Amino acid sequence: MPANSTPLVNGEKANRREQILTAAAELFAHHGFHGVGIDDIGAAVGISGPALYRHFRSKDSMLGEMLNSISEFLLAGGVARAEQPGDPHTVLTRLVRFHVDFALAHPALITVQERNLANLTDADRKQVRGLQRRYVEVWVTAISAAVPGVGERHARSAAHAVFGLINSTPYNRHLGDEELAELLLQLAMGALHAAK
Amino acid sequence: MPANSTPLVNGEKANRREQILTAAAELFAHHGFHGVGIDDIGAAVGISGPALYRHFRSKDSMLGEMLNSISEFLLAGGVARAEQPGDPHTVLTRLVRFHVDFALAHPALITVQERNLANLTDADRKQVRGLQRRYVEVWVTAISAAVPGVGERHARSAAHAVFGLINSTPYNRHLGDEELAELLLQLAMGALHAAK
DNA sequence: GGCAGTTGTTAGCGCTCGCTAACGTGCGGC
DNA sequence: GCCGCACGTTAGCGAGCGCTAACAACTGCC
Repeated sequence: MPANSTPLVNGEKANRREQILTAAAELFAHHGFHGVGIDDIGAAVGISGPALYRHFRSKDSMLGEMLNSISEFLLAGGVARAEQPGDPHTVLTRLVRFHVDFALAHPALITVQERNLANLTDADRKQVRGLQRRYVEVWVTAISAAVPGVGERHARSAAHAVFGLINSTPYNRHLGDEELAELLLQLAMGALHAAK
Repeated sequence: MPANSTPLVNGEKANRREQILTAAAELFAHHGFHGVGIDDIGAAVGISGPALYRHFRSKDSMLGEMLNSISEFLLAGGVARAEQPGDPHTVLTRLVRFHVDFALAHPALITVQERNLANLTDADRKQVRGLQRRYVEVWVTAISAAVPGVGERHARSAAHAVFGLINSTPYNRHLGDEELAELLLQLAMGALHAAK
């Protein structure tokens, strides 16, 4: 049976590229990049295998685009929140809340970004790492300003640690979203203010 | 050239099984389970490919044994420290320090345990999950006793979050081990006491 | 009504993977 | 001194992978 009987499964206009990336993110998060086949991704969006190459150059480029857009989103959101006015504690709280919200809304993306950096092309990895580094710098600045007596090196380590704390979201699905968001905010701020 | 010219590369008696698991852990941590080939693991210990099957039934069984022994070690260590006398705060501090020490000493193992649960055999995964669940329970009990006013559900979420915090170790290598251990301890305790 | 472009299909390529088979070598026990 | 065993080797299998080729159907434009 050739072609597609239902031109669009759901009424949404839903760009196919984004639909594919969303499905691929879920699969990559569960099984790892190399544990997912082209056919798996295709099946997840109702088309079969090689049709994906109408939308992406390669499997590598899917992961590359995915991680790049995540990193860009986080950096842009972080910068925007750091630039808004407010005392240092308020700014830091805003950053935490932003990251928590993202992690709760997109656990699969968080998982992929955490686990599959090594599977990127050299060029993609370099770019993603650059974006991530700048995002970390936003945090380091905010922490240094908000927590008295913390050095830059400690602030950087604390930032990474708090990312780990917040990104634990995927294993944390037994609390309601709002309840969990509030708890993570409390935990993160408690941790940060305990940094020496 | 057949056979092995140097019967044992290093003077250690070093059980080959453990040597292989250590090398495999490093590789799995970097590239993911499916991103590592049998030949890669063999090369990392100076033998080549299929020789591994003299020591392990399959590639799956390597991962299975690895994660099982990690989980058993953590559970045993956690239980032991929970049973030692001391007020609740002291017990919790001891648990944190134990986990921090392990994460600092074995970052590759921590990474593999976090990322590659899904790549286990069904039987292995069931067993590892059981051990992990019991380890979490040790933490839930300790947190509930040490932090006034925290419910069991929140304690469980806090435990997962603190694991994420501590397990961020692999990205945190720009601070000295002792300095980092102290910082992580402070952060973890700060977070836990902020749990509502 | 025909024509291009878009998006899907199936067949199959070249390669790599996990694993087995068959064989070689050194050592410890009788 | 020989035999069995532990532990390595290389060759090669069957399966699955990413990806390309060739073709088909639906759409919108003139």
